[in-house]
Amino acid sequence: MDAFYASVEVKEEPSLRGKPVVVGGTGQRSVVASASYEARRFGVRSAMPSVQARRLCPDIVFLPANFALYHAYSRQLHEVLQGFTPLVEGIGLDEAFLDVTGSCSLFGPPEVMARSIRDRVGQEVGLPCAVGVGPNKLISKLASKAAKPRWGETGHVAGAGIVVVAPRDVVAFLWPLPVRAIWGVGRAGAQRLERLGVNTVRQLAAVPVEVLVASLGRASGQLLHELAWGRDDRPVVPERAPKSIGQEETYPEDVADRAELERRLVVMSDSVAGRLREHGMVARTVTLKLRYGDFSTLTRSHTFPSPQSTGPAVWRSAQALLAGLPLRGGARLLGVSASGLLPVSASPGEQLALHLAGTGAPAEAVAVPGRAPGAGPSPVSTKPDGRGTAPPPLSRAARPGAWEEASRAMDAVRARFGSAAVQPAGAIGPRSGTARPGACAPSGDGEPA
DNA sequence: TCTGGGGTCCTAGGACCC
DNA sequence: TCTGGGGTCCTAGGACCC
Repeated sequence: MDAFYASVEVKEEPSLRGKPVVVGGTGQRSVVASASYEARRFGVRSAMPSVQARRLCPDIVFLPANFALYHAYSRQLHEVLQGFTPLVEGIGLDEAFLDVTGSCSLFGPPEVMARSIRDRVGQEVGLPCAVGVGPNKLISKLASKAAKPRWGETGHVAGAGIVVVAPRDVVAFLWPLPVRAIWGVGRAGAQRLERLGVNTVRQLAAVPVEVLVASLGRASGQLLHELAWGRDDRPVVPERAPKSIGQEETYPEDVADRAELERRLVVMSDSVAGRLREHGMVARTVTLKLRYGDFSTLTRSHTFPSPQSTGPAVWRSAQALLAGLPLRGGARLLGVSASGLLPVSASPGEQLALHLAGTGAPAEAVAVPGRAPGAGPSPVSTKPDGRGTAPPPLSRAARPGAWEEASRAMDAVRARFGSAAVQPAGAIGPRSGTARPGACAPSGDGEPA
């Protein structure tokens, strides 16, 4: 899609048409998430600091991001695409690879299909897009980029909208491009290649693969060598399960108050755990991310003996990891993410192990998502965990499964009354009358409050 | 030009196991 | 206990994408 977020906003508010529009925050530390083509004329780009965008174009219209809306448009887009092939691999909200190898007998040759896709996206989603056709992912991606409109020296250049690269034309299409154009070659990679005297894909193709491997590592070196010759056998993989779910936030000013950061951690952990449960997943690992004022960034992670999906489990782990880090001048950014994700169904009763180990409570007292209550004892994990920073043990008095039950109750309340309807008590600050951060949250004394 | 937030993938070292 | 080789898992960091 072309300038997706900005295009959505313009479609929702037609009076913005033709104006330089930007989606993103306006704070000192905000960046541009999406810029309309009119804004790009001024040199405004996504990922650019918002203050800089404002400087380049004082009249620019700043809009806050409305991700719920973009998700809705994204779903509409995918519905259209699914009509052409089930092999749709989404990249972010606004791009997708389609393997149409098996669809040509139904919808005609690729260039005809590309036209139909573009027309139907225009009619049904109401937004402009660019379609690239090629024999593989690399080429189709680059073709779609070539099909996009741009602001050139002479003003607005309408994009072709559709670019088709036939197999016999691949090398002629690819070789004149700068290496930076290749998906996966960023700033660092381009710099390394430049040291090898490589600026264009043509030059890249001439470098022996061993040299690339020595400079860029095994995986990148080998892949890049293939890509330089237009060879790319990576398949289109639809519906990939998420591998991690996280949340992070950058503060307008560095936060040096540890209690405040702990409260932020409670909120973020609760949200991450909620999204885990939404996906029907449990997480093996929790990672804490801390960025200082000088932008240096640390991560610390902890792997559970058995996978978890409750806010308190995530919070307790993240808090322990934070406790092991110095705050120095304060945190610019704090984040929590859950990885090592498994579907709840794939972790049969394993969550029991943790509770049983601490309490000896009968297994039938435990209700774990995906496991029938009263299903009987499950194998207790005997896996020792001597590594990393272990979070404090579960509070002694907590009834096994109590937080799982509380989490399901919170999910139900939020589904009906909105996400703000229930909050972890630990997120409440001292001014609200709670003396101890996290008083009723996971560090609390047993039963969920 | 002081640099978001959501992710994915890769690398390297160390612990551990057989 | 003077020690090989293959494999897995965990942790930390970094590049990259939209």
